[in-house]
Amino acid sequence: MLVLQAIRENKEQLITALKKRNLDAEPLLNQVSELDEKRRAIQTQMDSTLAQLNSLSKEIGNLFKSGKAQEAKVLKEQTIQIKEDSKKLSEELNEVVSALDQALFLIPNIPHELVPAGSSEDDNEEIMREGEIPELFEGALPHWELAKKYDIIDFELGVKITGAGFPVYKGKGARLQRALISYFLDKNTEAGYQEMQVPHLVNAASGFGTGQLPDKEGQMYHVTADDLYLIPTAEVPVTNILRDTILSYKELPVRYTGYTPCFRREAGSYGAHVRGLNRLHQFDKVEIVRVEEPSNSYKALDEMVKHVQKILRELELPYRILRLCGGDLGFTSALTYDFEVFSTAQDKWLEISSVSNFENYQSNRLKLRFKDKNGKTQLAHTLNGSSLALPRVLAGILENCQTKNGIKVPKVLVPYTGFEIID
RNA sequence: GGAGGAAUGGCAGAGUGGUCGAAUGCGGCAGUCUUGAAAACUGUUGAGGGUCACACCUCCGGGGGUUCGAAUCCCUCUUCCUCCGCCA
Repeated sequence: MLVLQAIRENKEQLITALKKRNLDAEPLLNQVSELDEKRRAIQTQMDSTLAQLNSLSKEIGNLFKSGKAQEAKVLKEQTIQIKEDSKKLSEELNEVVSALDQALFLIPNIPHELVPAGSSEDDNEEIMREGEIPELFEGALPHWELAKKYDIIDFELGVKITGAGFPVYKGKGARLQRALISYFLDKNTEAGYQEMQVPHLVNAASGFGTGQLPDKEGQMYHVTADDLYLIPTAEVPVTNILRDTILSYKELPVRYTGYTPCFRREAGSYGAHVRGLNRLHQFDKVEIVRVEEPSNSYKALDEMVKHVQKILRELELPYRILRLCGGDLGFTSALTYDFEVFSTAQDKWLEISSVSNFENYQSNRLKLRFKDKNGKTQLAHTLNGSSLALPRVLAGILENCQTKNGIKVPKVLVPYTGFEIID
């Protein structure tokens, strides 16, 4: 969530910046300012009430010690009213604080100046494109047909076991999937990201820390018996490793990578565009997370983008990079680059990575801070990105690498798969 | 699942009703010494709110209670440890 200090100091600029999200934030920010002032007023009152009580208690103690029980009794009576007052004030304070929090939760992150204006994905800005889109032969198939033809992914079997959106990967399909995971993790480790294996269920505090809660509760599977959530992305457990932490500037930057399955309810659209691997309830993803000093976070974002590019280049997949417009930008992000791979047989682009800088929006919730060189404690910046989301990479490989004789595995993956062709 | 024990600052560990935001040790930081480093010595060292700055307020796992006053007493939840049972 936004830092109160920033709202106090730059309200007008924030309102202007948030217009890029097509949001009129003025009423909300005004509400926050009001509640903030109210909170401070009540707090001040309560503090002085408690100060009175503290000094009275001290006096009473001294009187008892010097044997003046009678005088102490008089003072004791005075405390009754004070205690009543402070109780009332503390109730008021709680109300105001929770109203303030509620209001703050409704305000998304401030878009970075590079974020283009726009209302939907059509307004995203394509900043580069690389890789050859292959000419497919007559009779080339979309990936779900290929999956069936070579018996490497079974969607119906997943339906039997669980339901739609939970495919079963078989044989060389499973092996290719595992190869991709290993390959991604190796690339990330090489680039200095520490590999982490994290829980796939998280508590509410973690969901709250990275911003999935309270606003996006419906997107997660909720295990009510234990009040835990299946993770929608490794971002949640991996970033929460550092919740409530004060790092030294020497420990920055922190770079983590982790592979996890991801679970998304994705209630909403159905139809042709969710066919096959395009959209699933459970999928695998390798994630990279960074924690940075504020002054370095945009350089870090660029590094992450370059890193993902490098992987895609090695996989020889045609891709493009989009800078998300204000209307498509995630709630917690300040600047996001999406990577899309071209799905030749479907003749469309599929999102395979999203790399974002959250600045201090997450860290403010997470209480993820660091002590700078001057010994001052301040909020760190958090970033994350997919490197990469598996199903659509797999779809891209199947469709773009299909030949009449089978699917040619990208060269870099052969050491991981142990085979060169799926036939 | 059954029986006991515990939860205090970065870590270890004292503190059992007022003088405790908290001894002591380690670690961290700064300095003295040294060509430099180590050792030794000296100082400093939790977080949040609030203030121009002080004052002041809150926090000893979470929540509630007793009391003029709670790290300390009571209730409750959570977590961890030991033993037993079950089990990958």
